[in-house]
Amino acid sequence: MLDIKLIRENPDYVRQRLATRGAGDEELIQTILQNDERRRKTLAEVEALKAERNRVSKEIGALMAQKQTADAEARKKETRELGDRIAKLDKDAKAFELARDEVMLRLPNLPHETVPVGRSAEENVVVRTHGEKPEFAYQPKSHVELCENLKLVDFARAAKLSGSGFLLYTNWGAKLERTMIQFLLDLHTKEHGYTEVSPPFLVAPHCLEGVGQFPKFKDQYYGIAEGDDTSKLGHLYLIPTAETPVANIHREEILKETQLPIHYCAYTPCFRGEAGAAGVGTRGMIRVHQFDKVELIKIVKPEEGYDELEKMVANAERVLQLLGLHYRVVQLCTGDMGFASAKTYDIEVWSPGQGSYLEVSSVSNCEDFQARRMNLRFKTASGENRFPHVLNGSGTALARLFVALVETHQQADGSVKIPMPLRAFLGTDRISP
RNA sequence: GGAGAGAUGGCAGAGUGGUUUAAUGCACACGCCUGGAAAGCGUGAGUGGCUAAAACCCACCGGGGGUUCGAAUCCCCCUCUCUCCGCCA
Repeated sequence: MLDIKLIRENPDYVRQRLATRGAGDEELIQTILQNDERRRKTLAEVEALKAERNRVSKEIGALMAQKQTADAEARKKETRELGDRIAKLDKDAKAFELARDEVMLRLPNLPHETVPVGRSAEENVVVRTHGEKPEFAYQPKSHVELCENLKLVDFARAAKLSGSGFLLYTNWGAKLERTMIQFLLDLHTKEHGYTEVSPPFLVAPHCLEGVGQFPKFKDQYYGIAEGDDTSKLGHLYLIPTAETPVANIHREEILKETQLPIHYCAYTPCFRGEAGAAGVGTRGMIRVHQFDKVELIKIVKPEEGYDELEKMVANAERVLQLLGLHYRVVQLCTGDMGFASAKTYDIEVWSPGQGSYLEVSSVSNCEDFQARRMNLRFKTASGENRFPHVLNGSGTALARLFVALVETHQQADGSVKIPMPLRAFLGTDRISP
């Protein structure tokens, strides 16, 4: 959520920055300003009336105490309709506030100045690449073929269980998946200083609202009903990312400055409806309804937000470096960034089987956009309450990492060589047919 | 799922309709006292809004609604916590 004061005092600036996203949200500013103005006017009025009422009520109390009942009754009569006017104005003010906030919640974050302006992914900027595309003396196999040959994933039976877009890892595939989770958690906790947490996989809707997934993108997530009791639909949702529960851990708190920075790291499965996304490029493991991910979350002082962002990208890159994978880091342009983000880097790993790069990580600084929605603050040494920057980044998404791993390290004999850091965890240096 | 109890300021804990628009204690900050400290004494201190800032003022006693001139206090609904029972990994 943007700062209402910023919108109030500098609406043209906000319009301009929003326009760079190409979302067409600029007109909403007018609605916000209108309702905000009405609310403030009503509030001033009703507060004066309340002051009056408080004063008179106190007088009545004093009269009653002195047993001057007749006088008290007279004063009561006088003030009777004051309450009605207050009730009405209170209601109005609340309605204006609701109308204002409803629109506020649908406004995306303002892009940071350093973000290139552009309309779509085509205008993203490659910041750096690491390593070279691996070369093969033969046509490299796709992960689907490799997984089937090596019996790492049973696509057909997964569909039998849950429909398309789900995975059944088997034998070495299951072990490899588990191994990578542990490798990632160990890396980020032992070497990068993150604190491991394991959150619920179901969350209340206010958590989705807190990070900006609600209300605008409500149709993309799985809501849960208990048994056949559909009346409880909407009380809990399957998390689309660990960001949802973990970023909300300290919602509605006022942290001590000394508690910052907070660095969390969590493994969770992620559940995504991906409505309308089915069809293109969906074969295999690249776009699925459930995948594993290790997520990084930071809560930091605003002045440290962008340093922390760069560090977080480096932490995610380290994963791919250790696994011997070729990748590039892309800075998203204004038009391609997520709703809550002010600045985002994607990390894309090379997939020899697809002949293209796959997004395995997205690292964003959401500045205070989410903190406002969550009412998450910290108290400075001078006693001031401020909103911290909240960052999130994948460290990394697993299904696609799995794809890149088996495709990159496939051998001519059909086996897959296991990168060094995983061998001790997995207990083998090679998976063979 | 059933029965009961509860939710008050950082913590503890008073407060069942009006000088309580939150006592008191602990912890906290500052000052006095002291050679220094402890104790003692005094002052202050929560969150949001309003304001250029402040004062004043308004709101906030789990959340929402109601009764009343006036609600932490009475009534209704909801959420959460605790205890016991049932079921259960």
